Amino acid sequence: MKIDSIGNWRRTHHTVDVKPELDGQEVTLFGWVQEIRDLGGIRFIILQDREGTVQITVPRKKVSGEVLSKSDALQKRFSIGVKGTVQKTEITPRGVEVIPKEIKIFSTASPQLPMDITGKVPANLEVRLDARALDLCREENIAVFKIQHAAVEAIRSFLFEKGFIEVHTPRIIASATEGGAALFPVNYFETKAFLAQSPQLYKEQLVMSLEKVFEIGPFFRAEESHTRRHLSEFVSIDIEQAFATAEDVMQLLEQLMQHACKVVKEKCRRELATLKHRLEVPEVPFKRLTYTKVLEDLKNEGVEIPWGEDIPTPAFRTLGKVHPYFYFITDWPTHSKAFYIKPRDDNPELCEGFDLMWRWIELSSGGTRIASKELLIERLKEKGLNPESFKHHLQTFDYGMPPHAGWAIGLERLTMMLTGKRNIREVTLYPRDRFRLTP
RNA sequence: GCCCUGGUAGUAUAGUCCGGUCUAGUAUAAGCGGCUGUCGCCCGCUGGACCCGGGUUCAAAUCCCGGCCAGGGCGCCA
Repeated sequence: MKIDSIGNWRRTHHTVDVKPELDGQEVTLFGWVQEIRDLGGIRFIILQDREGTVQITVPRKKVSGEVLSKSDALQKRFSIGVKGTVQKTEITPRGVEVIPKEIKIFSTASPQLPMDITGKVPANLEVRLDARALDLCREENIAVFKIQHAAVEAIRSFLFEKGFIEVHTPRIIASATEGGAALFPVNYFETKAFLAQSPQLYKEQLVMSLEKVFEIGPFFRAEESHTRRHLSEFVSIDIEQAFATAEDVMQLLEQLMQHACKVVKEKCRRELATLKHRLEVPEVPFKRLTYTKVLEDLKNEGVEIPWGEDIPTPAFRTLGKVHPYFYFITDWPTHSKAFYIKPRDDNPELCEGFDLMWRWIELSSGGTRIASKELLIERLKEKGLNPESFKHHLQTFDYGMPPHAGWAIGLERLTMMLTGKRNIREVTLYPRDRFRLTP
């Protein structure tokens, strides 16, 4: 097979921009062969690019021998270029097709692909993830990641607008003593280091200089989790704000969620249609349920949980049926939250931490942080952690730590909500979990 | 880590309960041939599979045991 070079060809249009109004005009299209329907005297080639598809029609007797022999050689997933004339027609659903004058074949593909990319025979997630690069060529997956992109863009611009500065904190950290989630160890020259599980302590330190910061980046959790909402490597959207309380950042969060849903709904109509997903733009303010109220709601549903205990997953599923969209859970027992969450002044048994739930899934959690060094040391000890291990963090409290609050959103979980996907690995390009490290 | 369910051509499935015409069916994909308006094109032909190991039995895709892998659930998740 002779492989063509791109030469001086440059794309003039994406497939979706080939419209009946261009009738008679010459276009240069780049993309991949999605499907070929050969009727003998006429051949239809569906050309796909990231924006969609268009039909290339090859009438055997009306094209050059060169075009005919090129189109004879085509197979699914060949990367090609087509220079041709747009033809308005009533026969195709899109009302338009392209008659090729010249075809370039840039690369071939194996004839037997590991899965059906046209959607006639669906493949299992395992098969799809094993051939993820090919799986990602499917329109449905392109839609998922375009939606994620639109959401991230909306979130960034929203936070910029609100005066947040984008920062980048270390992924490689020295200490494994934060407690809670397990860390992945890495070799760091002659010593041992760990992959960061969160930017928490760094973003708190940054509020004493940059005041309002956010970070979007990957973090790592070495948990044994085997569920459809956990990953070993996930993307966190973190903010931290000086001179603010939990209520302030909850308001920011609910506005942000509303904004992101609105932008995705407007900008990604086609993608949502591809996914057959109806996205509702939520009203603000979101419901605010206290932990105690949640226990009451659960009791009404026949699920009894003693005050102070963690809420198990099946109870969250029940709760998600009672409150089927966004809601906050506030006023958690202090002992159930991280050491840096501020206990309430009027009742230290409760804290100013909150979770943002979507149905039964925790989308985000945050709270007012402790700004007093003494209290923080006390809370570390109560959690069974050694303040000595936190000395670098604790010393920053000697330099004027302001009152502050913040939260973190799991990007993949947000994407699940936006796309209607039920498994987090569907909305992750190359998921890493307890049992998968490749591709 | 625990529990449940499953593992059959490239892909998706039927068959497994109740062992025997299963020489393992179907769809789709692939290969070959035919077809000038397809859009899940159509028609004909061809090749292609019982996760691995052990056991029971005259006989195992089917029953039993072990392993590996997957899906779901639980737990873990500052």
